[in-house]
Amino acid sequence: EYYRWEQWMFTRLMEKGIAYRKTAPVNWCPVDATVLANEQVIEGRCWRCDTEVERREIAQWFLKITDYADELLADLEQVDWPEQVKTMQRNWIGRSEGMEVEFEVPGQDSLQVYTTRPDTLYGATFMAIAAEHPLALAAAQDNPDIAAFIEICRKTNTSEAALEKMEKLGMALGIDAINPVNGEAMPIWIANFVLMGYGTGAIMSVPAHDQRDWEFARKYGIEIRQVVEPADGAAIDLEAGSFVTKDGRCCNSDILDGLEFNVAFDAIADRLEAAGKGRRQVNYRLRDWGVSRQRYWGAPIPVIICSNCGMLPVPAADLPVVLPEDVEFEGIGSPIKRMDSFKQVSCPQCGGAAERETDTFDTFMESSWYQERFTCVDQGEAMLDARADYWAPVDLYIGGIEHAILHLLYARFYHKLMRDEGLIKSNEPFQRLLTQGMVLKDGSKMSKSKGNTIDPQDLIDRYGADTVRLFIMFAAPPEQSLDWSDSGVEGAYRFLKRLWSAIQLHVESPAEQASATNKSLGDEQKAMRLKLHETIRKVSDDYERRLTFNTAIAANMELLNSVARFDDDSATGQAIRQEVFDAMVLMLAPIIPHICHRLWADLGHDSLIIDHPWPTVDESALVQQSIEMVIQVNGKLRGKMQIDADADRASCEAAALANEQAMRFIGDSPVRKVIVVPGKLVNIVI
RNA sequence: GCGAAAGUGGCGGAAUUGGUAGACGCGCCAGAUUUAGGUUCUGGUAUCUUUGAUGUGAGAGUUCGAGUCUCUCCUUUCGCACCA
Repeated sequence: EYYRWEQWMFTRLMEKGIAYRKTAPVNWCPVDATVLANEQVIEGRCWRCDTEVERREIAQWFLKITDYADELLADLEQVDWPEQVKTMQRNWIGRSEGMEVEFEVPGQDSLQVYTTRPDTLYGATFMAIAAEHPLALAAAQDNPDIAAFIEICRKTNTSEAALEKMEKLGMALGIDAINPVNGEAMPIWIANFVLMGYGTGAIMSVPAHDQRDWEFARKYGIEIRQVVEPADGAAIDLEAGSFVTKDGRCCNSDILDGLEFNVAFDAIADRLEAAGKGRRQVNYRLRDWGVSRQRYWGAPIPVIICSNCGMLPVPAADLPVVLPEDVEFEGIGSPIKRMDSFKQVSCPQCGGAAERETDTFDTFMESSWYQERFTCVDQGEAMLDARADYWAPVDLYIGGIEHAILHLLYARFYHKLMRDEGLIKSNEPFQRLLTQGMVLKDGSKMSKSKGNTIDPQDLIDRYGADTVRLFIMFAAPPEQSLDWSDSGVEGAYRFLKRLWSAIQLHVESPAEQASATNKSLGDEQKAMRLKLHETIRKVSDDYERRLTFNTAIAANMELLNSVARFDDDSATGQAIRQEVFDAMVLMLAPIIPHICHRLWADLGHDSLIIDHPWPTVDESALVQQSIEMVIQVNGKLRGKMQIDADADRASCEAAALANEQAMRFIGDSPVRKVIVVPGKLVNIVI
């Protein structure tokens, strides 16, 4: 049922033109005859058979996430997410304002190129195109050297990291493109770092002002021509490294000379647009989402390919397209790709013989909308119903930081697709986000695929689930990565035992009725209540705002240490102790629920702890008559003083200057300045 | 290579808004209890040449004052579009 609606949604997206098919590069192992994930390519070779992997262009389905790029960028303002995650998404989307420029190629189709730096057009000295570019393929037909070089270019993993790290290789095509600004002929090179699938498959190269172009030009002896100079007119050394900046002024650029970036951009853009040689264009680094997988395990893509009618969505009445389970695995490729009972169908339009799409969906499709569907899993008539709108958006989404870009961006995109289909009203799926750090084992990510996971069951068997929960929550704040170690679990166990026996000791002594308000309390009693209510305030903030459970636990440990030292047998003392234990058990219950459930009953409550409200801060307990202030001399801690909580700046300053410790360090030196930070410190500058 | 983070005692970590560095816990040391070990309890525990000085990956800078802000660099982790 889940993937039935996913398939249904895809057919809707096909009809809207958001789902479309085009070719894209994949890693191909020629021996296993299978597509490999980037992860499965180890140093350019297949992980299973060690064969050198090739790049192949195959037809695949895409979702036009680029149509939503601007909205995905803008709506980051609406969500309460960590700034680092928003930044990563912004950079990933990578909005840039530039130009599409047309370079004529005599006797051929012209080359289309996107550039963010049209102001450097006079410095362009060559063009670089992908190995799969039509110009390259045409040239290869009667030039075996070029054909051989194209083969070399195909020996590259499709991952961006691999493309950036590999040795940059190129070969001149032997034909030129014409620079539209000055009519100069520039050589066209095939380069292994340009991919056909991304952008137009061709770039213009300005080696004086781009690091990668510079390295390529140096390697192949191509001219490096400076067209931007530093604003202060300083000389730059083109032999030592490129000068990459927008903070300069154009030079050697005809009409642009002396202009700053923004002005030069507009000047050249107006001129190219007027000449019909280019147009301003906003581009995104973001590429459309490839959702096809040539694998068996997945939801079948609901498409029928008919030689007469083309690509047709499977009609809603025929959904779901069920993944066959009576398959035979032969170790090579997906079994449904050679399964006629699955593949052979009749065309829903013309009735003639047709074939099913045998690719399945990327599993990111499933993880993109479960948070809505799980509110209405029994709904058989629609993808979502009103319950989804009741619950969505998710108040607090918790997931690993490794999902900061892909999963979270796809889920945001899919939510907007469902919104535009009228299935949900909200704009964003996740209002607040907590990204957990990685749990590492011996320095690298603990994961199922790496097989280095630790099962907590042994610890649970030995210490109980409460101890293990407490220990894990205490180990580090959730956003931080943590190298797993179980040293220290004893400390959590000891804390539970201390908490248990402290409360048993308390309930065994006779409790008399007494009120624990701050009126007529002794100093020790006031201090105990101050500590309690400070702790409630801090722990509430840790849970709700900071999400730092380790410090919430530490504060409760401090509170237990304080109440253990609180040696007061009076009825009032006993009442205060009851107040402390009640609050402590409530505050710890989310972390150690089992023991707290029991301790709550032991503390004499008839109701269940889960029905009891969170403890509240008694503001009157927080009022202090005198506070401690730090005294610094020249920024160094030299003493401390007790002073009235409402003392003004002048009296703080006077008290600090009169302080014995401070005077020792001041000596005869003249006091130049005194800085008073109310409630905190006094700094005497000498 | 690019993007995002992190780096603090022997260890995990705390310091929330530029204001007492090392909370809390582990480990370790000493003592009490115990026939002994374990448990439990108490005290101590950054370093040093200790009237004090130094100290938050390295180096510079801003400031009365920097773990916190700025710049350069180093190391580690996550992500880089087919692991999910």
